[in-house]
Amino acid sequence: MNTRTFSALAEPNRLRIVELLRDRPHSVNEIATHLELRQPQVSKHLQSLSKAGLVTVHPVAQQRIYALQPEPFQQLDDWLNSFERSWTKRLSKLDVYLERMKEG
Amino acid sequence: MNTRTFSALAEPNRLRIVELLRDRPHSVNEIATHLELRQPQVSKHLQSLSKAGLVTVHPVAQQRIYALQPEPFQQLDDWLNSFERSWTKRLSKLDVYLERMKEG
DNA sequence: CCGTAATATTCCTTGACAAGAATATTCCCA
DNA sequence: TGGGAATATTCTTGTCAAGGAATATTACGG
Repeated sequence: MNTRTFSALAEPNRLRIVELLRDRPHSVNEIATHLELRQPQVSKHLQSLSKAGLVTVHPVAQQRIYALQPEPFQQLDDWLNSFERSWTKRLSKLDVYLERMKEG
Repeated sequence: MNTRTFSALAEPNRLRIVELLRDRPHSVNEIATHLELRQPQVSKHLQSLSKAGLVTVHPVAQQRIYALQPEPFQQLDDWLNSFERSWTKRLSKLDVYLERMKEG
């Protein structure tokens, strides 16, 4: 797992954009209106999200429709699963580990 | 979903720490050794992770054993599921949306 | 209690990045 | 083809966070 996805989602307004796009694709102006943000900031955030591979653009006339890109979210899900697989193991390991430490 | 978890994981060295702790809990020095980081930086990153709720501390003698905290990861997983549920819907919606735009 | 191992904290400098304002670009349509 | 709508880019400024170095704190063992 790389940090690009996390960095992209670490910014509150970007996270709001992503959650808005979860429902359906939106144009830049739609996003700005719904989230009460200024258009240039929305464009800039969309560039960030685009560079991180989280969204794709679809030009329609002068508008640009932004939509979510599934892959990074799938990757994130896979990464999380790698934790949950070792989760119960890890939890029980804590006791074992602490005991071992206390004994020296 | 809040951005605290994402911010915490957006830093490369912190992500490495988390992935190290996925296997089993580690002391500060163990982390520093494994990841070839200086101890103060490891401590600082662990404070960040702790404030974000991603890790817990267990003192054993002078050592402090850090372990992952499941909840934030579970939350993240829940959040991701909210995407995947609307994923197929969203994908097919894109075409519909684009067509609608083109038609005005 | 003292020395030392283990960890935490402070101070400083530097780089990244977000918002605002202004401007540039793109592209349709009359 | 020129005007306006939609979006992107640039520049500046302020804030925040990371790393390095040094130092402080904590807590065990002798």
